[in-house]
Amino acid sequence: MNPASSNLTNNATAASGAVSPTAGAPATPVAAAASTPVTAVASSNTTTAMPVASAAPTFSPLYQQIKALITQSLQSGEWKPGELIPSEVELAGRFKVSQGTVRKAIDELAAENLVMRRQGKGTFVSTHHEARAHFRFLRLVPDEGVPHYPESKFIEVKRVRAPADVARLMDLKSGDAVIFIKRVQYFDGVPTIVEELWLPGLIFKGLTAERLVEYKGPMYGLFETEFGTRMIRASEQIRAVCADAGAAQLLNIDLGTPLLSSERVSFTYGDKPVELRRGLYLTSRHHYQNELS
Amino acid sequence: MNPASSNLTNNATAASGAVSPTAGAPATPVAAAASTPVTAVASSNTTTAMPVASAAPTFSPLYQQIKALITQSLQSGEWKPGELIPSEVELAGRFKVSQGTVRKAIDELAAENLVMRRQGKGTFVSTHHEARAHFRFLRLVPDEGVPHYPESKFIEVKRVRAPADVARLMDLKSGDAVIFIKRVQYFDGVPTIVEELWLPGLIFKGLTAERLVEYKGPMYGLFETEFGTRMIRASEQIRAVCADAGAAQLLNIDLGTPLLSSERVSFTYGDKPVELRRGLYLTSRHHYQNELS
DNA sequence: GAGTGGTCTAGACCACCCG
DNA sequence: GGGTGGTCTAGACCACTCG
Repeated sequence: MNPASSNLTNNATAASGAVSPTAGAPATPVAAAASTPVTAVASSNTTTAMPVASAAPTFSPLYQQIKALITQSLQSGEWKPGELIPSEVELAGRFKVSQGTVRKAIDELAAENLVMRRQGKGTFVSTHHEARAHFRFLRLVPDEGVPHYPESKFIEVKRVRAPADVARLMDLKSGDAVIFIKRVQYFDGVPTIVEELWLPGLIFKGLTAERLVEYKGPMYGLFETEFGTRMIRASEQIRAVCADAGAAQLLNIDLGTPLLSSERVSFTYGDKPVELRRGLYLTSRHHYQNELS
Repeated sequence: MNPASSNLTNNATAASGAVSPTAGAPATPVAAAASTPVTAVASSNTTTAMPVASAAPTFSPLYQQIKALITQSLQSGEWKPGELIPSEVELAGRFKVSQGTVRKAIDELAAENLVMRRQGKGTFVSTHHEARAHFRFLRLVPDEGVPHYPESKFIEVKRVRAPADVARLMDLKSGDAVIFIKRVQYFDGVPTIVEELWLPGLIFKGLTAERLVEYKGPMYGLFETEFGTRMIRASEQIRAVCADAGAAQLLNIDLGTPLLSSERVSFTYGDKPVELRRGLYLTSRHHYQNELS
C-alpha cells in the first residue's frame, strides 16, 4: 500500500480552507492523489465551523507528520539498517509534499542519529556496524592512547525470570522471561569492565552463548542484525561504589577498590526499553568521558 | 561600522559568475550595498580562471559565514545575555542575504544553546539566569524527588599561581595568576559535593569571597553577569575514587567511602578554556544522570 | 494590527558520487 | 551525465505576543 494514502493533515490548509481557498498559498498538498481524504483538523481558535471528522486527532506540522511516517517505515523494517532510503525527491512525491518539507523531516531524523546523509549518495539508515557508531554508547576511554574497543569474555548466559526491579525498569511484568548475560571486558588484556545485561526473552529468543562468542564487535550490532532490534538512545545513572568479592575477583583487584557503577536502560523505536545493563568500570587507567553542551 | 560591509563570499555566485551570470540564480546577494567588494573564492575544481584576491581565504556556506558574524557579535557583547537580538528580517537586510539563510544560521546557534528562539517575541541571547539553564551543567540529581539546586558554603577563596597541571588544562602558563575556590554544596542540608575551582586571574580579577557568598544561584550566572564570561560547553572526565581525610571530613563520611570524581574544563566562545573544576560527589542518595543519544 | 519566529512551497544552482 | 544531498532565494501564510 502506498504511504501517500495516509491521513496527513496540513493544518494551514485546514484553517484557511474553511474560510475561503484564497489565492496565496499553494495549499492542499496532500489530498490530491491520496485514496483516503484529508482529515481536516481545527488547529486553534482561528476561525469557526470546521468539518471535524475525528474526535481528538493529531495536530502537528506537516514535516513532523512526514517524520513520523518515515520513522514508521524504519521501525517496520521497510528500510533496514545500512540500506539506502528513497531520495528526498521521491519521498516528496510519495507524500505529496515539497522536497523542503521532506528535507526538514530528514534533518531531524539525522540529528537523532536514526539516519545518515551522505552528499552525492543518498540517505542511509543508521547502523551499529560502523566505526563511527561504536563509541556512541561506549564512554569509557583510556587516559592515554586512542580509544578502542575492548574484548569480551562471557561468564554466563541464561534464561531466567525477571526480578521485580529489572522488570520495572524494562517495562515488563515481574517473572517474565528474560535473558541474563554476564561478561568481562578487557582493554589491552586488562580486565576493566564487568557487566550484567538483561534482555526481554520474547525479542531475543534464540540468543545463545555461542552466538555471542563468535560475534566480534559491539553487541548492539548483533542485536540489530540478528534480532532486528535497534538501540536508539539510552539513559544512564552513574555512581561510585566499592568492589565486592565477585567484581574484585573478575577484575583482579583488591576488595573495596572504588568502581564506577553504571545502570543503563536502552530504548528502541517508540521509547520502548529493550535492554538493562549494569556495569562496573575500573577507572584507574580509564575514565568516563562526557561532553556537556 | 555596519556589519554588511564584511567580506562575505557567496561561493555559488563566485563559481557561476566566472562562467556567465545566467538567468537562473538570484545571485550576488552580498556585494550590492556593501562598501567592500565581494571576495571571490575558487571553491574547487569546477571551472578555470578566477580572480583570486586573497591567498588561502575562508570557504564555507553563506549561512556559516552569517553564523560566524552573529557569533562575533555575541562574543563582543554587542548583544548581551538575556537581550533580544535583531529580527531575522533585519539581519537578512543587514547582511544582504535572504531571511532563510539567516534562519539557518540562527537554527544552528539555537541548537548549540547560544541563543533561544521564542515564537512571537524574537531571538534572545542565552543566559545562565534561567531555570532551564540551571541543570545543563549540573548532572547530579537525587535518587528520589525532583532535581533542585544545592546550597553552597565557601571554604576558601584565594589568588595563587597556577600549578603545572592546572595551567596545562586551562591553556595558561605555569605560574600565571589564577583564582582558587573551594566549596561544599548541600542538598537538603546534606553535604554532597566538595569542589575546587580554578579561574584565570586576568579574567576574574576582583572576584572575592564576599561576592560569591552574597550571590545566590549558579556560579555561571555570576561569571556571566559580573565578568562578561559566558560558559558555552564543557568536557568532563569521571572516575571513582575513595574519600581522603579532607573530603571525608567535609562531607561527614567515613574515610574510604567511594566518591565520584569529576574533572571538568569549561569553555567560552572560541573554545577558550576559562574554568577548571574538580569535584567529588557523594552518590549514596544521588546519581550522575546522563542521556546517551 | 503590527511584528516575530514557524511552516511550506517552488525553483535554481552547487558539490559530490558513480557508472 | 544523471542522480543525490546541500545551499540559497523569494514569497506566502500560520501561530504567537504585545500594545
